[in-house]
Amino acid sequence: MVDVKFIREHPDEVARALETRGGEDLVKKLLFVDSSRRKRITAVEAKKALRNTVTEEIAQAKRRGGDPTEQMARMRKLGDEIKEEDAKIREEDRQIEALLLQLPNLPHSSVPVGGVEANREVRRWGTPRQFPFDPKPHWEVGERLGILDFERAAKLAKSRFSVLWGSGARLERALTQFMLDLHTREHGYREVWVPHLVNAETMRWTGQLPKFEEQLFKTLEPEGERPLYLIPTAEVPVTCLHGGETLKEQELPKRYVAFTPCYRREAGAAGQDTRGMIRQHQFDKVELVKLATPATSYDELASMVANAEEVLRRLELPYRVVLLATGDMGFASAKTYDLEVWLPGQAKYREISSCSNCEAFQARRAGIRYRPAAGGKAEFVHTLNGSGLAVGRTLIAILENFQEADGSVIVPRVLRPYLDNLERITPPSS
RNA sequence: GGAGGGGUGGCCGAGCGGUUGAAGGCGCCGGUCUUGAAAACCGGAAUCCCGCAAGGGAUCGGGGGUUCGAAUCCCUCCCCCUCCGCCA
Repeated sequence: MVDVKFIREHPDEVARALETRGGEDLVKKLLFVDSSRRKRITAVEAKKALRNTVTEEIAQAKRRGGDPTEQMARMRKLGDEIKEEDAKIREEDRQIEALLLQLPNLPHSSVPVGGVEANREVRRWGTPRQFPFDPKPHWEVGERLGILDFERAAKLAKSRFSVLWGSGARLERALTQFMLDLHTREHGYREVWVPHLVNAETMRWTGQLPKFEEQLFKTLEPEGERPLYLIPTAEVPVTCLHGGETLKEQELPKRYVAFTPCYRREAGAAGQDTRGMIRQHQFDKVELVKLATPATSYDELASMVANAEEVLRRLELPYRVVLLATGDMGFASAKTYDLEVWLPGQAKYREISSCSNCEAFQARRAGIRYRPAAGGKAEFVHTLNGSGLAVGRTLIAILENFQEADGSVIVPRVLRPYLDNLERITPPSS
């Protein structure tokens, strides 16, 4: 959520910042309601001040045995007026809140302005391998190995789900373990295990609600019970762990890593990536989350990107880092770097991680503050999140990058200790 | 699921419907004393909102209501605890 006060004081700047993100028209409405609300507050508070004085007079008169009937009659009318005005203010509060919830975060000044075409490649690592044969897409590699099964997944659920058999399932688990170990042992993150179902308020805190409800799986609760939502990413519960808390500056930055499945409806993605495991309703992800002070949050973003990159480097998967343009960023983000892994089967770089600094956008919604070490009033923290990495897509990348002509797949060295030193996954002999 | 109990400041904990923004204790900050510290004593300290300011308003789990006036009464929602039942 963007600070209303900031919008009030810099309306043009805000409108300009949101040109490529949508929501410029909201700013005008917001300013209108905001100014009306403030006038109303000033007026009603004068009435409340009067009420407080007279009420005190009534109390004293009663104590002295006087007759405050006249004052009480006056106050009855005033009380009604106050109630009416308060109701209007509440309504305006609701309108402002609703408008603010619709408004995406303001991009950082270093972010290129424009749509996808304005994204900027920052660097590349690794060289895509030259294949002496036609590299197959992962679904062919996986099905031939008997480890990927989309048909049975569709039978159990529907399309965009998958079943992993044998070494495939183990590979998924090994990757998860490897990533968690790397981030906890070498990168200083604390592992945390969290609920996979959260309430609407938590979803609002990180910005999933109210705008993106159609992307979420929602439970059907009996009459009178509040529904829960399946998390689309661990970012949601992990970022909100400290919702409503005021932390000490000394405790910052907090660095958390969590493994969870992620559930997404992928509404509006019809026709995209329909084959294979690229875009699923359910996938595993190791997520990095940081809470930092504004002074350090961009350094923390840089190190988070580096931490995610390290996973790809150790797996020897070629990738590139892309700085997303204003129009391509997520709703809550002020600045985002995507990591894109090379997929030989598609001859393309595809997103495998997205690391964002949301600055105070989520912290303001969730009420996550810190008390500066020097004293003074509590400020909102900056929240960051990034995939470290999407496990399913990493598995895909391995299948495609390390496939051999005979249909087997070489297991990356760093994963072998997690797989009883398995060096190669081979197709069933028959 | 059934039956009870409870949510007050950083923490514990009082609180007849009217000087209660809120006793008391602990903790915290400053001072006196001390070589230094502890103890003792004195003092200080909440947050948000409106306003250029003076100042004002709001806040005792959330939201409504009753009343001239609500931490105190009523309704409702949320959360926590205890016992019983069920259960991986």
